[in-house]
Amino acid sequence: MRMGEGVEWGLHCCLALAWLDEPVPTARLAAQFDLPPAYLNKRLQALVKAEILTSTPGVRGGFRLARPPEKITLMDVVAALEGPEDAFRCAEIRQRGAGADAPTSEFRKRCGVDVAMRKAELAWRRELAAQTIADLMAAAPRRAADRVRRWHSVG
Amino acid sequence: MRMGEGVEWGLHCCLALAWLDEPVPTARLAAQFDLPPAYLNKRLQALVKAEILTSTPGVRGGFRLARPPEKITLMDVVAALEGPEDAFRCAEIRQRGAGADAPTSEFRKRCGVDVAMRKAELAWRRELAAQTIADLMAAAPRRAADRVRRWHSVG
DNA sequence: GCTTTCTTACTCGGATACCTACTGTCCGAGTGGAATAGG
DNA sequence: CCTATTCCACTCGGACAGTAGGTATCCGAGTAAGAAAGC
Repeated sequence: MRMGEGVEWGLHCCLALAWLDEPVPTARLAAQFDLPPAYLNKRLQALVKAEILTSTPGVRGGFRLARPPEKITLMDVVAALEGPEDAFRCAEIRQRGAGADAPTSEFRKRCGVDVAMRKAELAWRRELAAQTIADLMAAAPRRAADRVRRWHSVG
Repeated sequence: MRMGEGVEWGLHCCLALAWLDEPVPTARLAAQFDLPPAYLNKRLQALVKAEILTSTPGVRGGFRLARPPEKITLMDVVAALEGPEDAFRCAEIRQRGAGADAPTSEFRKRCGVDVAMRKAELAWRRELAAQTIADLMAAAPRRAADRVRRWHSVG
């Protein structure tokens, strides 16, 4: 199992955008982290579609947070970039093969494997939903924020 | 993000093997769940390498649990099949690009994004480690266990 | 009848293709700003 | 000097390839059971 890199990119970009109030174009964000600009743009579009960012075209356009940082959870970002579906997908293999001709009453309850996996994944989602971009801002060293602000104002 | 199907297969196979005491060959397990036999075998090999199953070759060979079911956690099975690495891998993009020429003291602490993600993933792992194959056995309807035993003894 | 040997069928195990999905790139549509010409 | 207009550089947005990882398959090595032959 592997999470796409876009998640790390998206979170760092949200963090940077939280510090900067004016719109930031893709090219500058890509330069900040040394990332492929076009692909970063593609990932940011997913955040726009999820209404986490707003995009403004034009000469001084770019991306901006659509909400205050304390109202953007890590879960929102991850769900927007990795899709809303669970990592573990129960294919109900218990009903196939030997279980095909079992009475339907035996499958009234959800598959135990599915329940267990979903429980664990729910804990994961709960932890993600408990933290916001604002929390990341608070945890980051203040110098990092100043550095980012300075770099973007100069560049 | 998507978890491989092998995890579901592995868990169901472990559950079946917990009910049956004698070695079960791949072909029979594959027939039970209607799965591609060769590929299932490949996945079960990963469980053998992780010392969750033991494999015995020969004419009445097959796979068997290497430990009692209460000592096999779901975490063990997932780690064996999906690899020990975390789903989220911090590439330290904060140190690239604009952050390349920052003082190293600024990166003394771990990346906040990485910490947050790891915290969530740790909760996930904790939940997986808290449940064992024995728990799945207890949660499953008794009729299912009987059905599996009967099917394997006949087939 | 018992022991030893041999055959044989059955099992795992790793090496080999295929295919989906993530990664990466390109070019066009649209927009806002700035320069410019007119009043 | 102020205003309306035109032009243009800059931005996003979606459509088009490349590649890595997961999926699926096949064939060979090894083993234990069982049959057969010898004692």
